[in-house]
Amino acid sequence: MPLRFFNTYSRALEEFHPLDPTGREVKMYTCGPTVYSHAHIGNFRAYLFEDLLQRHLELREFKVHRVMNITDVDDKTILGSRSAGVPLAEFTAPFKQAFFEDLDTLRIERADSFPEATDPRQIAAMIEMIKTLMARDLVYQADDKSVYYRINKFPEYGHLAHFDLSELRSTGRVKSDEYDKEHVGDFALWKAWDEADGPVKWESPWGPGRPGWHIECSAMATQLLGEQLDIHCGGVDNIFPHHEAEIAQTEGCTGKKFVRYWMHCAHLMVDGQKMSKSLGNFYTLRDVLAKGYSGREVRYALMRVHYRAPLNFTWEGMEESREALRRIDDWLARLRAKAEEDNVQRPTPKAFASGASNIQRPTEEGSGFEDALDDDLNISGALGVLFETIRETNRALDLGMLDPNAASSWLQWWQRIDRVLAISGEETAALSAEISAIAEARVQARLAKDWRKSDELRDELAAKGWEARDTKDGQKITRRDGV
RNA sequence: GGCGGGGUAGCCAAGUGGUAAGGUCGGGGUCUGCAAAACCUCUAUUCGCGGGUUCGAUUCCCGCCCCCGCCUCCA
Repeated sequence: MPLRFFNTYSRALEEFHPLDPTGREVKMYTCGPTVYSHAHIGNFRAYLFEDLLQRHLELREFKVHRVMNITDVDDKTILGSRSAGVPLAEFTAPFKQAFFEDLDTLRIERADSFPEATDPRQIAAMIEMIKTLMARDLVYQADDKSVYYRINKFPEYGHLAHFDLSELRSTGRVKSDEYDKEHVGDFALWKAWDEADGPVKWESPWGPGRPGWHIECSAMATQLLGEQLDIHCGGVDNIFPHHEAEIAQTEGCTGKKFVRYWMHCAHLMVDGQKMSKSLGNFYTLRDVLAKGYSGREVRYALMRVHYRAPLNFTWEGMEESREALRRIDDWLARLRAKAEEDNVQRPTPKAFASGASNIQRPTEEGSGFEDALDDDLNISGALGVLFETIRETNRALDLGMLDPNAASSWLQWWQRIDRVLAISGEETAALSAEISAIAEARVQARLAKDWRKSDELRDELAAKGWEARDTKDGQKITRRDGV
């Protein structure tokens, strides 16, 4: 099955083939966070979509080179550092650190590099690009000393968003600097220093100032990945103007097609509205963890809906995710137990009904999961395959028709698909002395058929986050919730 | 107004021109001291609404309604 993705540029599903002649190297750029506060889970939905994309490409044996930028200078970081009365770098440092911690919590693979906007090398690269664009008359310095892109000189501008420039309206959301610009749509590449910037400034051929947001990504992407990218991702709100501006800047410099596949994910919603800092309707990852949920539970909850569909965040959805993971955990525990049994060949108790033999080994089901992801990352379809597999193998286990070798095969299948999902729980949670003691006491109570005491101890374990189950092989103790 | 995304069971959500995956919740059952887990079973004659094409449409075409986003801070 061919790998195909929905390209925002063409608004169509396209087969994916990287530019690399060997067809294996993939250059991927993903817009990262602005570190003026903690990222919220809406931001992480985008990063999780990108993680799913990277992991699936890797499962399909592509070598992914990925860059994610860190925006550590802009209006909000400057404002924050001034309010806090500390230098800019000191203000942003803890948010950078928190961002990486959150990535780990969510099991998001690290990009190859996370360039920072204030890195002198990156600033130099941005200035070089602006100089090139200036020489080509694509940008100009306005009366306010800032440098703007002359969008009328770049006919492609607006193609990604399918916007007609003459239709652009000013929404009044940002400081109006229209008097300085030739066209209301012209965007800043270099922002001239002003009082509000305090000590934050860099020297440039156009005077002191700081880079605009868009030029950051153009410079970093070309610096670290080259002039042409295979994939560029972000949230749909980045399509215009950010990615449009990146195209204008980069192609204005190189004259080459900048990005071959544009991929954008839909928003995370809260109460039917986009989750955003400005609306105040957001949760940080830390907020959700504080409610007792684990990183993998959040990961699952944010990843289980197709990336191009809006996803409404609810606590009910978190509970559904927790239960779904519990089902997976219990299934894996059963498979592991079966796989550890001795591998002596036993006579099959009764013949499987016709067609049931294919449950003995992962075959069609195995490819079904990956085929679904090949189809524009159809995660719901892939999870459907997983849960059908779980039901069928559980049934076979119930009937005593899954031997240890088959259980091992299914565990191997799981390990492969979990390279993409990354939602495995702890294989064995260590039992504390306290829990072991209660569990042992319960075993004794059961031997004495003291059901009342047995039930009390079960409740006690539950209160401490452990579940006791009585199986034909004896009592099983399992860690529950937030693992 | 322009450009997009979405409307499928209580909730979440796949999907196909031939009659609706999966998860979760709830009901019934097997098992169990009781539970839990697992399995079986029930829960959309129906896929926003109205037309059209077709032997047949949720799936294609036309029109309409509703929700959300972007239109220069935004993942």
